[in-house]
Amino acid sequence: MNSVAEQPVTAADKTFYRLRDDIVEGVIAAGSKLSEADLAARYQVSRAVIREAISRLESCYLVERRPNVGAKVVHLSKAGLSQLYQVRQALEGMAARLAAENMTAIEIDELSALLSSHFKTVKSGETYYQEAGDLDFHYRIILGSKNAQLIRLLINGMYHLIRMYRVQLGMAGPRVTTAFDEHRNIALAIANRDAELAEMLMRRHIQYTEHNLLTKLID
Amino acid sequence: MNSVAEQPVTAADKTFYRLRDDIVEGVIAAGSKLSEADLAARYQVSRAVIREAISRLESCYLVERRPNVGAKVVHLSKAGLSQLYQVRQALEGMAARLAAENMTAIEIDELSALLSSHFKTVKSGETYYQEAGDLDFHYRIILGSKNAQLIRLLINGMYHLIRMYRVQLGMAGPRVTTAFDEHRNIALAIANRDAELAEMLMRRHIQYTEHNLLTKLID
DNA sequence: AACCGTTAAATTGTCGACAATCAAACCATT
DNA sequence: AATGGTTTGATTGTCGACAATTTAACGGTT
Repeated sequence: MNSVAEQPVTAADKTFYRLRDDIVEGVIAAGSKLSEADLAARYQVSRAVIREAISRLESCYLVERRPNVGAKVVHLSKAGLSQLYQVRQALEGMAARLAAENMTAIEIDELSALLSSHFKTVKSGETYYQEAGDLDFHYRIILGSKNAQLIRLLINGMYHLIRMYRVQLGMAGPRVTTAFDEHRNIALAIANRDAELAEMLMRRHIQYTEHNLLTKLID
Repeated sequence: MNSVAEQPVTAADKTFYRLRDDIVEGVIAAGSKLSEADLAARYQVSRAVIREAISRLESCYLVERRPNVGAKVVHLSKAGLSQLYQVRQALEGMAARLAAENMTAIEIDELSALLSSHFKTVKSGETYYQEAGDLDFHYRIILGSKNAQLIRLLINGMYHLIRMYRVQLGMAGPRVTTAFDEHRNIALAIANRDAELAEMLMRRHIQYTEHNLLTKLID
């Protein structure tokens, strides 16, 4: 069902995914140190695969590493969130514009079908599917841009950190239903091949999300 | 002299830098396979540090890796260049805008001083310093944006691939002197704190560069 | 008591060997 | 001759041990 099915093949893969999820969901606290020995014991693998996993976590900005010292989970801050979302706004705005130009008619149909199915879950109030649904929506537009560089930057690079902020700061309140309307309008602009409007709406949508999250950060 | 002095501390660092330069400069051909055993022999280090280096090359998009198969140097193509420059235009355009807003007066002075020193070398016709100088100019503006996320994305992430295209396709001809004028106008806009103009000029500057490079790719 | 050099413990970096996996060569069958 | 399965060689993945480095504790000096 998910747009980006990633299937682990090697032990380092599996460990990377598990570690990543644990960091995103706060099982491993933000800012905490990652001891290679501890992790090797906890995940029942050798230090070599832990090192490989950490290396990949670093390349998606979830941990920071210093030579001969070790790796730390990133620290969540207001400044970090602002800068992250500033870049996200530019990149996903561009993705929406390109999606309006490059998505196939079939992909556009599937996008609106996705929104219809979301509409039901929104009314029923299932927060879990809301989270996953929002992700799926954004992923499809990013993939619809057909720009491999952009896709990698966002999906392999920035999105896990974005998710980390969202999951750990929570994303509830009246925001949810209004976000759904914003999604619908973006999808409509794409269906009309209105690239300029799609970009503008996407940028605003992300800006709203940012403001919503900023209120929950003291720092 | 260079804005981004990176000093290798560990053996994996050194190997990473050497490998990276060899790939960017075409000593290791684009599209060729990277054998861990061969590289370990050539650079006189163990396979572990080669693996670490390759892992880091992957995160700056210079090599592509497939589990249980191995790593290949990226293939240079017209489509790849277009997509890369499409993203570059958006990100560096944003960097120029933010630089106009956030650079200190001192940094702006240093930027124009840099241009003056470039002016001499341009007249003397030293191509090597032109290359390095262009890099330095762009780096200062990126750093001037003061957005850590943006800086990492560009300098640690995309710029080595950008350099690879430029170095391997060559960047000579009448382009050089006109590029200098474009740099000067961008610096002027920043000095005037004209963010909108700075972004626009930077985007155009990059677009010109792209067109210049595209003519040299058959693919 | 504060400061500085030394030492010791813990952590990361590096290595060589072994296990698992893949790609190509090979052979048999149709 | 083309196809499919098997085997073999080579390459990558994983492991545990050792070396190098950092950090913290310790002791001596001012």
